[in-house]
Amino acid sequence: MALPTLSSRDKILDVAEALFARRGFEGVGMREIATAAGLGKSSLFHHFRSKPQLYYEVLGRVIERLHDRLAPVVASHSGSIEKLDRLIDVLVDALAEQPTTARLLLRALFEEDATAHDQLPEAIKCEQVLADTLEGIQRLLREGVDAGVFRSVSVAHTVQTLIGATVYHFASGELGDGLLGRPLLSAEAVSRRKEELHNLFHHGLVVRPA
Amino acid sequence: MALPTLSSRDKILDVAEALFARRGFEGVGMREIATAAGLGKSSLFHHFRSKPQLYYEVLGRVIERLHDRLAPVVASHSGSIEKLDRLIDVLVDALAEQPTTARLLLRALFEEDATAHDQLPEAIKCEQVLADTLEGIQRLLREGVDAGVFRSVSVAHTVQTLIGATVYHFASGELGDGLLGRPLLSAEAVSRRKEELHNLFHHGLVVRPA
DNA sequence: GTCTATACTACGATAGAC
DNA sequence: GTCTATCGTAGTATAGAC
Repeated sequence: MALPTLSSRDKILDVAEALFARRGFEGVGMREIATAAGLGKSSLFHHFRSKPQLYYEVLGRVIERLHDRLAPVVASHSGSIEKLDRLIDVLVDALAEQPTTARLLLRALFEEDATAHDQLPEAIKCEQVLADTLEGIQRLLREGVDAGVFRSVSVAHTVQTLIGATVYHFASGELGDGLLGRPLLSAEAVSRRKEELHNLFHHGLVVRPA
Repeated sequence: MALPTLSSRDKILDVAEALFARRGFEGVGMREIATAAGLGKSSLFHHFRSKPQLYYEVLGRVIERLHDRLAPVVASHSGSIEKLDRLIDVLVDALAEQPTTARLLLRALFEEDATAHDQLPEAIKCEQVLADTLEGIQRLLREGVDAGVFRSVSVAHTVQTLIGATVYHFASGELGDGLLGRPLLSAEAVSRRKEELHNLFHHGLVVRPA
């Protein structure tokens, strides 16, 4: 019963998200998005002024979804190790549940054509929420280092490693499937990914009292 | 004195590599490549039959460059820890010296339009060389695990982490620059990246005798 | 809010002169 | 080996009827 009668706008955002994730900003046409949403091309331009604006609204939704799941973790009052474990779990689950997220985020790093329109309010919103999310992760790591729980690593480099280990992993598609010998998004592969990352960072980041 | 009179073909491959790395397969037009190489569009089609063929020749060159640098490392007869360190150093240096490599490789995971042409001989060559390179890395890790030098990790997951930690890192562009507070490709950032990765994997992967 | 029709530009690719 | 000219298609975006 409610399938809550998705508005045209939300329907468009959904199909655009899937298409942009698969083929990128340049690879998708407004016509294709419109017909996939069951509309004419001109109706699409009624809902979104331009292609870059639509793209950044799609990207903004994705970043916000991620932000909303990670924010409680970094704001929680547990120890640094528990927080890191929880961060990994939540991040991996989020990327696994929404398979478009990882690719859309990685693509966003590259798409210079969209970056050419980064004065758009939708683009600025994206950057702000992303920056806030990254700051939270950095804070989590910085607190662990300051408390002597983590080694005195470079926080920035560790964030990069963490992104690579999660976002890249779930964006790696057929290459990842081939390496693992099973689908990246299968339940076993997802829980194994968490386990491997927990182990890597427990051994690699946490200071063991001799 | 030689500037060795770059052939038209090589000149085209160079400019196409730069453009594909920046804007992807769909984002670059044959016309743009031609004029950037100092040719007319039709002359470009004389050297390369189609856009996908040109793309895969560019990608193949990049993958082979990487393969040629990594092959001696995985074939060498040193210990697993030394090999891993050397692998990290060579990989990081290669990605830092050729800034197009990381983006081109990551993009190649996504570009489905090019993947639609994966029956091309140039595409098959790419896949073979890449597979060979990845097998070498897997062998390196497997040997370390079997020798009891490395923890009994999933080799496939560790390869994924290694790729993320290097290829993603050097493809991360402005985001990475912002996190590090300096250019990703600066000498300090590059040598710091090696150091951080050495430390992470020494602590996180190598078995310490108690 | 959705449609048809249209304007204009760029795309990949080909033909044929030089 | 490079050029001009051209084909057919598809791109973003707009105007205006319903």
